[in-house]
Amino acid sequence: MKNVTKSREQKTPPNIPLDTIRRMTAYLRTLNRLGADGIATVSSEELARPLNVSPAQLRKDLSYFGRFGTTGVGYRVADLAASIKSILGTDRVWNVAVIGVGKLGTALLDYPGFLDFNLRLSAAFDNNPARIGKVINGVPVRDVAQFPAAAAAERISVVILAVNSSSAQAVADMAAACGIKAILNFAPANICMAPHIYLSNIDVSCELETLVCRLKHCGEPESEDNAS
Amino acid sequence: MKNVTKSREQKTPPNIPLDTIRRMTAYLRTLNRLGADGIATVSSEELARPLNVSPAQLRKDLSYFGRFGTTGVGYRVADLAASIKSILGTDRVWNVAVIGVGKLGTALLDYPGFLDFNLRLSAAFDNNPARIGKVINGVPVRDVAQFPAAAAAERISVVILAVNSSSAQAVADMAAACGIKAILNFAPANICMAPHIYLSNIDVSCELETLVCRLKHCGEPESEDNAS
DNA sequence: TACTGTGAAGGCCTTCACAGCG
DNA sequence: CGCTGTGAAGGCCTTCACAGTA
Repeated sequence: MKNVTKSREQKTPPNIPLDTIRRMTAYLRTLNRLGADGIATVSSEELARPLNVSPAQLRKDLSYFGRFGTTGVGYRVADLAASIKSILGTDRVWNVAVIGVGKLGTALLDYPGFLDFNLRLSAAFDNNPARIGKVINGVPVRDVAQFPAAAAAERISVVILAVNSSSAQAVADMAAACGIKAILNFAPANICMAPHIYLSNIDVSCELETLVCRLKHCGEPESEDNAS
Repeated sequence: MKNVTKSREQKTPPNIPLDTIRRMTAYLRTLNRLGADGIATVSSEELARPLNVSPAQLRKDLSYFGRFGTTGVGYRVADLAASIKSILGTDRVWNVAVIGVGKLGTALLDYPGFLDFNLRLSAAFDNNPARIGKVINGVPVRDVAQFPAAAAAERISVVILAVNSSSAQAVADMAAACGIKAILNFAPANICMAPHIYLSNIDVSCELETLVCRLKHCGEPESEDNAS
């Protein structure tokens, strides 16, 4: 599976590669689908191969967290799904705030799929008076000045930055000052944070440029190396 | 800098790491800003450090493509920016089609920033009659059945998939059958493509889950109270 | 003098291969 | 017998350190 984020900068505590965590989310989704289809057991081959992951990689990934399989049999779908949920932390609900309610922020708030992963977009903020007071998918848009109070009172754990590039750093600093330790940034800006703040960037332009670069260099003649 | 995509599966032709290309886009943005500020020359230290990249890494990245600096001086901002643009391929315009014009697709079409990178969202498609015929930011939404004809006639190089998970694979296959070789997928689905098709995934849920997992494992101690 | 370009070293992740167990 | 779990091997990227140059 290919995902959209970079990788090799930060690591989780006990030497767990960030890529391993990303793959865990993919395993969990596949397990949920298998479970819904009534399948009770899978082998590492069956679980990993459709994700373009080698069976050895899957087993190694799981081994960072413990032992979950039955020798000679494989993994019980329901049990492994529950274990991964617990590992990821999505066995309980986490509150996420969206700061910046333009087109993108609105689209995120309207998306109903996050709750499947126990991620609740529970608060929204903006500094534009024309937006403050609107209610999007049941979530009222408040003045960003109210964020500090809300962050603590409403147990907000993660902030999604959907503001424009020029204010991204300032808003991120404000969130960090409020005790927020995880930020997902959509602005095409290079945000600098203290090391203990977890920051992920989703940069659509960067992704498109990367695709274009590969198109330009590989064109189509010979392309053999790849991961399928 | 941290970016939102995975990494280690595909490579560009002459053994160039995908992460190198992602960093190139970051260097280019910084150079553009420096140029706008009237700065004519930078050292690898000055260019890389604000991006959380080591100077050696920057020089190694550039060395994959040639020699761009002046020993003892550094890099001329304008020249290096032009070189990177050429390397990325964004020294000319590329046409990008958006398939799926819900909230997300609309937000992307409305975003004015892509053109700064010579990426032109020039076409939009959907299969929902209620959406077909609308015009978003000057781009008319057409029936997705018209995509094959449009792809060739309008030189579309990249497709952005903003459809729902259940139809993502089918739409991607359709695009590939039309000769599209680069796809940026926003659906939280595991799309399988032939090896010569470049695929990037932007999966917001996966990013949030990864952040939450890091919070859970690193988060200060482990209680949910972080009012400090 | 100051900084680039680069071979070599080092580190980290992935892959391999097999021991071990149901 | 089949498949997991894992130490060891391998490969790739990053970091180091210095030769070389304006």
